Parts: sequence; structure tokens; C-alpha cells
Amino acid sequence: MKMATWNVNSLKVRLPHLLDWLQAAQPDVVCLQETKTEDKNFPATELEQAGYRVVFSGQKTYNGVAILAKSEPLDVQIGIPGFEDEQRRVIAATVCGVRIVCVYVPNGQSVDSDKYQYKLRWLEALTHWLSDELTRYPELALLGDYNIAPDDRDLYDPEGWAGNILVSEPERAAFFRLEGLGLKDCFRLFEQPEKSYSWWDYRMMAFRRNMGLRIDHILLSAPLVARCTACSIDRAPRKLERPSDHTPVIAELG
DNA sequence: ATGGCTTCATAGTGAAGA
Repeated sequence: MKMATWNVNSLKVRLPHLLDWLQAAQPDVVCLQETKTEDKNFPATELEQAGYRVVFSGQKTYNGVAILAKSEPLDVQIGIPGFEDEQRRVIAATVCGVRIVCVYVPNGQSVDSDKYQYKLRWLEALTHWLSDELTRYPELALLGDYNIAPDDRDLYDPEGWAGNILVSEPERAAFFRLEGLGLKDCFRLFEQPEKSYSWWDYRMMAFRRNMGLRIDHILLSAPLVARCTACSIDRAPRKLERPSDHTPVIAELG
């Protein structure tokens, strides 16, 4: 099973890139974030014609998540149970016996912002829910845009970013609490190129200068870690005309 | 330098992203 996560930054704009990438990469499951698309406008027909079943939870302008899968997604869950949230950031489904949890973690804006407090509360609720979810689904994968660079290796200028949003200690602590549930960042299970990132600012020619952050992740529970044979970041879509600022992260299970 | 770009939104004196 080949699974992937990609923050497409507008599914409407990125649909041609996505369709090309599905054709080339042939993933079995794809988690999308920032679809920015209301459910009534979701391009289900185009994606079904490409060979995927689709489940989605979107809203106008912001957020929005979806799971695409070559086999039927079952037991679909939208949002974090018991956590009131108008923002569409979570969708989960079972695909081929694996619980797929697709998340778009809040950005937080800045560490002195209300949105930062919301981010930390949101991560706490996610962690609490997943601790329960793991008892029901031992084979669980948490894929998405975490908006957290967990380690100084995961960004281009650790000194310049120190204490900033996406790298602050409380955000990293929240990431480590997710790992504390028994989940592993599968990218780090394998040898990786130095300066591997999944997001680059549109400005400052950041991609060309590789001024990026690794904030999109795939965390796997122990039974899936045992099956995982590879994890990589596909930079190719970031080189296209009018790219998303994020690029896909891929994990392969035997 | 609180910008630089891109999106969606509206027609802003924009908002938000990361």
C-alpha cells in the first residue's frame, strides 16, 4: 500500500497537478488538505474517473480535507469527536483495514495569537481522540499538514526561526505527545537527504534556494511501522507552473 | 523591511497562510 499526504492549497487550482500526479505516482490512498472547496463543488467525478473513491469535508475559502482511495473508504469520521470546531480540518476512514486519519493542523499565525492557543487546544483534542482511536484501530496512520517542524533538521534556518510559530517548544511538545501514543514519524525511519523539506514560501525564491520546512508528516502505529518499506518527499510538483507551496510526502507499506 | 507570493474573496483601508 502506497499512501501520501499533500496540502494542495486550493483543489480547484491544483486539480490538473493532482490528476497528473495520481497518474504518475499511483498511490493507493491520498490525504489532501486546504482543498478550500465546499462539498457541493468537490471535483468527485474527475477523481472517480481517475480511479479513486473520495470522501471529503470542505468549506468555502479556508481549510478543507479529503481522502482519495483506490478501494472503498469505510467508517468515515469527520472532525474530532467531542471537539466543537467549525473549521474543516479532520477526516478519517478505514482503507484496506488501515485507519487513515487526515489532518490539517491549525497554523497558529504567531505565538502571541489567539490562533496559537487554538492550535495547542486543537492538538490536545486530537491527541486525546487518537489515544482512544488506537485502541479501536491498532493499524493507524496519521497523515497531514501538521504545521510543526519537529526538529531543527526540519528547517533551513533554526537560529532565525527559534521560538517562532511552527517550531516553538509547545508545538514541538505537542508533536512529541503524538509520538508518545506509539506513533512514529516514518520519514525518520530511513536515511534521508539532508535539508529535506515539504514546504517552501512562495516568496524570496525560497524553493530555488531550498529555504523550506518539513511540516507535512506521516506518523504510523507500530504494526504499520513494521510494514513500512520507504518514505520520501516528492519535490517534482513544486517545480511546476503555479504549484502548491507544499509537496507530497509518500510512505510505502509492504 | 512585519514585506516578499498565492489564494479566495470582494472591490478594502483585504485576510490568511507558514
